[in-house]
Amino acid sequence: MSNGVGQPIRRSTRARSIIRETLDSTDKFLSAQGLHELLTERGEDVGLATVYRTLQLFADDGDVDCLRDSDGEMLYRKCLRQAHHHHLICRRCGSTQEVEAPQLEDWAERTASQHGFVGVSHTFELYGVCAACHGDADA
Amino acid sequence: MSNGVGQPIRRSTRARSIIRETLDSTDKFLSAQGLHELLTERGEDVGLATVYRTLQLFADDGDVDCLRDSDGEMLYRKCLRQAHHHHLICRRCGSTQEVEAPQLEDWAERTASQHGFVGVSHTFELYGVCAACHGDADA
DNA sequence: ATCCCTGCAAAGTCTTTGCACTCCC
DNA sequence: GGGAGTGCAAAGACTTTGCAGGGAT
Repeated sequence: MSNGVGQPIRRSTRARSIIRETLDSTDKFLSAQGLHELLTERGEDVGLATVYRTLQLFADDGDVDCLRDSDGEMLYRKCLRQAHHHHLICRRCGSTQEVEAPQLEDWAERTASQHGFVGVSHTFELYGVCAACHGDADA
Repeated sequence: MSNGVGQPIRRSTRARSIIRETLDSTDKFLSAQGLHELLTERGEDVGLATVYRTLQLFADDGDVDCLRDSDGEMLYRKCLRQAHHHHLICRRCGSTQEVEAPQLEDWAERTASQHGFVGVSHTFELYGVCAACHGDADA
């Protein structure tokens, strides 16, 4: 049977629990490779393929935000708010803040319309150095 | 000797001319692979590695804009204006428009500051379906 | 008992790099 | 002629996929 919402049933497994807990324990974006490394260091035995599959699964379920870093690597992070939002990411330590930008959304929609575009979507991420990082050793 | 601006000397070669001309002939973003395919179809014999190297070179010189598509592939396009700008890209045909968003830049800077971030930069691209595409066959 | 989930390893992309040859300056 | 530029193939990095065994329901 289904859960009635079209979302397939997910089994509760050790690997998924560990990955979820690890994501919940940080506010940083992690790559599949990075997360797998982290788990390995902690002695948790989870296959790399499983990490990839699980992260994709979580992303599909809307449980994690994902984006690509400048190297093209996919990064994942626990999702705090379901509503549409963007991120302010520290280049130094990787910590993040979720930010909303209603004006941005409006502007995007309006600009696209003016150019005759429909079905508009956008990507937007902010990068900088957080207070803790530039306060400590500055740059 | 150098050109006095720190930018290394670039030789004018067949491969570079062909790649530059091809980029100039379209307003779409092309991947290195895609561009190489295109050249091959046209009977132009340019190595894939050269395409990669040349595109990077052009990007370094600020002659082309580059961004990553959702698959993580790097895309390149001739750069019309040197000033900071963003793109409105058609998901259907790939054609693009350059757009400026002064308010966006302001908002980004302000928001980052409020959170104590410095050295702010951002990524922003708009995606949609252009008039020509949704006018023709719609969706 | 079923069949989803996992781990391993192989395979697939995109991209970079090493090396010898070529061609611009 | 010298050295940047090129082509080819090998290598690298990230990610996906096939398959058989294991575990959740």
